[in-house]
Amino acid sequence: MSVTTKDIARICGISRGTVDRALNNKGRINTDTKEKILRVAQELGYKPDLLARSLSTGHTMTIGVIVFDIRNRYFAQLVNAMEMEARQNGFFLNISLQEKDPETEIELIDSLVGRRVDGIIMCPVNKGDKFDANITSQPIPIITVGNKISDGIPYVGIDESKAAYSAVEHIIAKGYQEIVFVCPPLHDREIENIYVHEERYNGYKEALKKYPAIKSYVIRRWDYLLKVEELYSNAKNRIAFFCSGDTYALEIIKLFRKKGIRIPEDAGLMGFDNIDTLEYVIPELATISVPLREIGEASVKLLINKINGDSAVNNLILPYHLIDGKSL
Amino acid sequence: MSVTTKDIARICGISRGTVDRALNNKGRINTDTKEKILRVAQELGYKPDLLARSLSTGHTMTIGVIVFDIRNRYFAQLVNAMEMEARQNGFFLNISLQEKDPETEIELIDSLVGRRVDGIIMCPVNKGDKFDANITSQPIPIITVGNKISDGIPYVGIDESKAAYSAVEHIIAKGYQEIVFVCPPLHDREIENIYVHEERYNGYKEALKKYPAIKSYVIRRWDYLLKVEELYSNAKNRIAFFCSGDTYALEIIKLFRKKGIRIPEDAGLMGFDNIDTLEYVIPELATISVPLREIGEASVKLLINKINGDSAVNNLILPYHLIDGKSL
DNA sequence: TTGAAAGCGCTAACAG
DNA sequence: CTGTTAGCGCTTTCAA
Repeated sequence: MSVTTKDIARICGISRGTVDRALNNKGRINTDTKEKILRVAQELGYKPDLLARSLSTGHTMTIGVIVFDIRNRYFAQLVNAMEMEARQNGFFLNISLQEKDPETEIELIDSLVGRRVDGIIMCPVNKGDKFDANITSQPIPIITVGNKISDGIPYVGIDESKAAYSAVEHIIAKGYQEIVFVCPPLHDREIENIYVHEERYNGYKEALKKYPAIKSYVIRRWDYLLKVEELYSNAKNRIAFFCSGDTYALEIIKLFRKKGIRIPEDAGLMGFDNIDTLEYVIPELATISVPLREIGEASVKLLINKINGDSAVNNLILPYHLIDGKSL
Repeated sequence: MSVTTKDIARICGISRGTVDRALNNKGRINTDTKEKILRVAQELGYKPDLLARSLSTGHTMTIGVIVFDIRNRYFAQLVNAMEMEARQNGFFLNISLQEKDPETEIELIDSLVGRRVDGIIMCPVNKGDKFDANITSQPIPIITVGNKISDGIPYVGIDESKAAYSAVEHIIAKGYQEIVFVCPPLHDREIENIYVHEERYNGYKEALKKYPAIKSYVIRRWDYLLKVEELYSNAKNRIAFFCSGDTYALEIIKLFRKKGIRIPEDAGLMGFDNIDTLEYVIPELATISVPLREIGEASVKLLINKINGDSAVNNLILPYHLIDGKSL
């Protein structure tokens, strides 16, 4: 097929070992032979077989990534940042999507490990002790992003709960007397890892404890729009909907637009994530800005450190910030 | 490190060859020994080293993908579809981003080939004979999507020029007397592969030939918003802006919103691509729907066929359709 | 400074 | 039905 070090060795009338030394500037080597080897390699259009090299050296310079899907803005931004950071460090990305299917996720991990990626960054959909043990027993470092598995497994993200807490305070400061927490993923809490959303929910609950006068309701269904409409109709006071993800808020904007409900005059709205779609949407959505680029970069850096065996750091909590917008 | 077929062989007191046959149901093998081998493999938690297998078999079951970036909705949707289709066929995706940098692109191709991917799908930023030769000389099949390199290299897409042609007719049918073609990429036509945009431009020009009474202007600058505003102010008749990508249209929507220019009352607007962001944007944008999912799937299928050596097909032109929207 | 040989883990061809 | 052997292309000792 293509040209190998063996060919070069044969043509130059020397051994493969020497060719290798020339090609990778290693060890002492005669300048003339080195030049000759490089010239021949050049002429023949030699390209190293990275697969064979990996088999021999034991590392592939590849990072495996497993996320839900990348049509999702959240992951598209995250993975884009990861790819750039990885490439700058000489690593490749092996991206695979589990589409929230637990079994696919397990298969993908095995598959990536089988391909000898040097480490994995994932947003897990599985959870629980058995899965925890699976991850821990893998021969390569694995770190999580978005959803957390357990304290033992490295995680990069923001303080979701605190962010949600501050969001609620912000809403209340705007004078709303009823707050609805829109969090469809809670519906799947038994079967899926929905760490982020649970944390956001915790922050929400925590904040409301401080304000017993505020009326509160939590939506945990995927047909949340029906409930949103109903709650809006029955509201006796100023009501705000706090969504545990911008995408839900976007759907509510569409709904309200259709129904002629004005934001924020008739109802307040707040999202979470600050996905880039918001840039083009009216009204400007109040939201929590999750630093996706920074999370992507930091997770790659952390993983590379772990791969090199020189990082004791486990959790990286980055700063978020609240965006006021015009929807409250 | 981890357990290999050699370990299994040793423990079962048989040869590696037999272990291999058991593990991959190949050739005739005694049922008892097979069971024993499988049991031991199971107990030891044997996972095949796919790298070694690839080195031996000569294929990696991996498809390399090179696109601009995946924050871009166009590519996010495209790549997402590719990943799903590939996985269903037992292939992995190796995604890398060139960020429109020609040199990075060349490096990425070499790198993917070096990693022995079985084939590549790319949206090229390079063009010209030299690049064409580079691609053709690679030892694996490469197909293009989005931008085309030459007729010799397989391409999957829509008839961009015809689509633009019909868009212009549609705009004219709505009674507009001035049309502005907003196509910033034309600015880079000398240095970059902007095939799609050139084709759209060709369709635009072709259509206008039929309507000599229509006043036309083409914007080829990245600070297009300035020019858009100027042309709008100077317009004597009903004017429409036809963008060669939805993202430009989205920016114009933002601009007009700020300036209080109403769409479509004061100016018409049409996009191209039908990216999913549009779903949440007001007004509903008239656009051309490019079947990204289908293109992604078809390109993967075509590539796999090429990898298996059984496809003579080169170009695949899929149907687009025009979306009327409320912006004209 | 260079050569020879062994090894990474798996597959495949050929004997037995 | 099973064992042996060679080989994929590169790296890495250890001698020379």
